[in-house]
Amino acid sequence: MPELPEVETIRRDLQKNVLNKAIVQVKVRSPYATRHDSEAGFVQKMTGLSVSKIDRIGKLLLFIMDDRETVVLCHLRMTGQLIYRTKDMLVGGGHSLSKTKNNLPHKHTRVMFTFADESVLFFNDARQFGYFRLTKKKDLAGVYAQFGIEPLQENYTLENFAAALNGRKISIKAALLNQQLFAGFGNIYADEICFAAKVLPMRSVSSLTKKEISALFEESKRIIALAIKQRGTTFNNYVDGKGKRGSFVRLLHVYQRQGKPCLRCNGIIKKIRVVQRGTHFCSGCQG
DNA sequence: CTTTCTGTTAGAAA
DNA sequence: ATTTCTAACAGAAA
Repeated sequence: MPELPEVETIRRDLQKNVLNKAIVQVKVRSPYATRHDSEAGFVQKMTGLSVSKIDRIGKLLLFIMDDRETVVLCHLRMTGQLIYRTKDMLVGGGHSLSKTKNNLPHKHTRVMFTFADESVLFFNDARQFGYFRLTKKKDLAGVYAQFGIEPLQENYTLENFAAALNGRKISIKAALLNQQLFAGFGNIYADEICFAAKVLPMRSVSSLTKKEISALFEESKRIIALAIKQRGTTFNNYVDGKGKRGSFVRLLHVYQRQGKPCLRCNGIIKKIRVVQRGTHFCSGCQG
């Protein structure tokens, strides 16, 4: 579900709310959520610490803890959510909304972190692909090294963008989705970037002209920045750190618009399968 | 009812 | 070495 703009929105929300608050209780309701570590080890390590900083690379969140060594990685995969609730927003907290369907925890709440002020960070995940994983500060360089360049960082230049594509025999869609080449694009933004750049997603990267590569680079920056401004795209599941939906869905041009008229040329948006993923495009104005 | 689809990606297979 | 396919899971849609 969440791609770079959604994960970045969550990061900013949480960074405003959870920093420097001692974790007084950790509840792992679905041990699969911490599958890389033992449940007891995870709970023991986290209890008593607080978050000093929240970082992000691609779609991966990194919670830098206030001790000498601990970092907690969190990947939301398809349906993961991180929602922060202050005490007064919790059931029984007396808040007027506490009886709505937004009540937490619920069936899909996998992990809960309770802070000293009785606020709680909930990790919800229907499909359970997402996870928390303990790692160490000294291993962070290795974590970052697994990811390619990403928009909004200073090394995201046309030169580096072109270099990442150079010599590959894959489609531009496959390249955009490859996190080792580019960090943070997922299925929605890959399709939207190709549309904006007027490039068909199934085109081999070796066939792209310099002009097309430049357009893909520029549109990727523009769209990711705009999507962050809109606080992400919500189709089904995604919500920000406060449980609110993102509004970029209103600005989508191709994703999930199959059968509808193209907003640029009035052709019909098509949907096919490219690298095993549903892929949307307009054959009228994408070449 | 069954089948297919879904915003991800690690790891196996080719 | 690279690229493609499958599996992990749950629920909504067809």
